[in-house]
Amino acid sequence: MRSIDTTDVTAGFLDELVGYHLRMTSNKFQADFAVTLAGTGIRPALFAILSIVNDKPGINQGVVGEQLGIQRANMVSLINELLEQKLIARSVSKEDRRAYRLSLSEIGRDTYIRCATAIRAHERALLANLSAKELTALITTLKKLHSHDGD
Amino acid sequence: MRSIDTTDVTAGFLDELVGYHLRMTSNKFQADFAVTLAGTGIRPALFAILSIVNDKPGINQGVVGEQLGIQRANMVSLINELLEQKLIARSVSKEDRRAYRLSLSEIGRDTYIRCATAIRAHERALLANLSAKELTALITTLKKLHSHDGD
DNA sequence: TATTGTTATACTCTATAACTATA
DNA sequence: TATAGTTATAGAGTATAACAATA
Repeated sequence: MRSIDTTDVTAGFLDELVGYHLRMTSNKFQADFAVTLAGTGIRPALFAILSIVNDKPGINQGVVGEQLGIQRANMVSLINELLEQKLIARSVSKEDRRAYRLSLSEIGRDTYIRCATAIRAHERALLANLSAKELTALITTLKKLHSHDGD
Repeated sequence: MRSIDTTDVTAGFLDELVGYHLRMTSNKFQADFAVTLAGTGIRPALFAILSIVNDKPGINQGVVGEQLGIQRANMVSLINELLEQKLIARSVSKEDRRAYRLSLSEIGRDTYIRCATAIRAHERALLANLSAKELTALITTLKKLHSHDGD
């Protein structure tokens, strides 16, 4: 007999587990994004990369990955997809010749705008039940929870 | 030239996208859960199944999947894992001989309690920065967002 | 006909280790 | 020696179609 407290792990444990609700909600949003982007050649992860590069042209590939929580090794094929679709361009950094600077092509910027507009519309639909207050509270709380290191 | 409104899709689009913050936060929690459960033979998805079955012994396999957003086809191997570890038992339903009724074994219940206790501790750490109000608001909002159909 | 569980299969995202070229 | 990007590979979750047994 271990000294395990069984009394509080009662029915409904999952229902109070934030991680469970996060997974359910995140999956719903990701699935909706995927449907929204279907036919564009863009997937959620690719869109996120386009968005970061749009905001900060010339950003290094590794930095993009850091900001998105995508490991360097997994960035490679994603970047290759965007290159093959000619949505981004890359050039060797002059300060550090190991690094790649990324920027959007014209097509890339067009594609990004189109996807962003569609995503925003879909997200508004998903959030239709929330008040403005609830929405800002949600974003604030989520940012607190995932912002870098556990602080 | 399409009639696309480029003016609002400005820098920082991702930072206002709920789906992005959900994914980042959910991934952080899932990764922490996976670490918490490392060595137990249990993964987040398996734990969720154990929790549902613990709460409603005799529940049908398909119903468990529905509640967790796991498709029937994907439930099969998960249930097989739990059966191989002798954490659950299943029997043919008398009302519907196509269906399986699931319940936890003794070992299954022990394992569930141990995992739940560990997860709760880890989740508390992840949530340490939130006030009680923020926490309840978060759960309420997430439930609204993922609860069945888009209502 | 419809549904429960199953098989087979593929895609997406994530994780780790070892390599190269530069620093 | 450390870092940026790469290669190779594996794990885990999710998605669809087609099938057998039962309803």
